[in-house]
Amino acid sequence: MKKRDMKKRDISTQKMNKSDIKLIAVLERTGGFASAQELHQILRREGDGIGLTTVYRALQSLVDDKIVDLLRREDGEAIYRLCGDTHHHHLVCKSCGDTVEIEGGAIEKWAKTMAEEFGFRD
Amino acid sequence: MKKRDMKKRDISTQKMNKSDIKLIAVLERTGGFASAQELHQILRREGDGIGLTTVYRALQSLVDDKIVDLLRREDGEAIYRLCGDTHHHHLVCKSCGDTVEIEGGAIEKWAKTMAEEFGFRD
DNA sequence: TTGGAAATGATAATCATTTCCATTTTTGTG
DNA sequence: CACAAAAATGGAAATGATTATCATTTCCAA
Repeated sequence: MKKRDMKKRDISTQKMNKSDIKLIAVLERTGGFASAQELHQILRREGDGIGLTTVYRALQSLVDDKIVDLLRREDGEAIYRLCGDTHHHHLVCKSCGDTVEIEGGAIEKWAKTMAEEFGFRD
Repeated sequence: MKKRDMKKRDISTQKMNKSDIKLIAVLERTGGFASAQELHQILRREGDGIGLTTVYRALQSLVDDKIVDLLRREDGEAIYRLCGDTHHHHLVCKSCGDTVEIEGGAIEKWAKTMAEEFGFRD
């Protein structure tokens, strides 16, 4: 199939440009979280001359499309991770910051129930 | 009693300097969260010539002493709030960031039970 | 009163992130 | 293929929060 016949709305390529793909590839390879700066360095180290601006743009776009999650480190720096990676839900006290992972047996089951009731989705 | 008779270990004044007190006062008055910049502006608006540096230093010190909580806004900016203010626990997915407040009736009760079981404290 | 420690605040430095903008690449079409 | 419009790119400058410096002032015990 020629490229020009591929419709823009093809879900697999929608809104995906080279940079997006590069970023996804790195995130897949490294697993876990990484900051924009780190991702940029990794790509550079591998010989890719991608610009920092483009990295930020691609990440923002991936976050908008719910392909990548955005969290914050303690110091406020943004870190990114592929959505869909296995992860757990946590109990977090927003004030004291204490965190407890919810998992295993009854608690896991309960978490799922509550999650649904409150509109959570994996 | 003369000032020089007051012992340093008086719990009420331990590690507390004027700036700390000012910040606590503002946080008490405003309630909720505020960024360092906002707190600085508020004090300035009230005629206090306190410097931004001092605001940051005082807040850091209060956080170290567990008198003030430090959270982050969506954009990563640090926000502060007095510890001990009534607050709620939340369910937060660390990946997607979705949050649900846990409160009311049975859920509140359950939260307390679980909280104890997992070592949470208010 | 006095010497040293702590506190203060203006200024400059850092560092992540965003904006600008000119250039290049891609894409669709005749 | 050629060409114009749209999209992507990346370097440089701007931004904004936070931190580091450092000279000066305040505090306090002896």
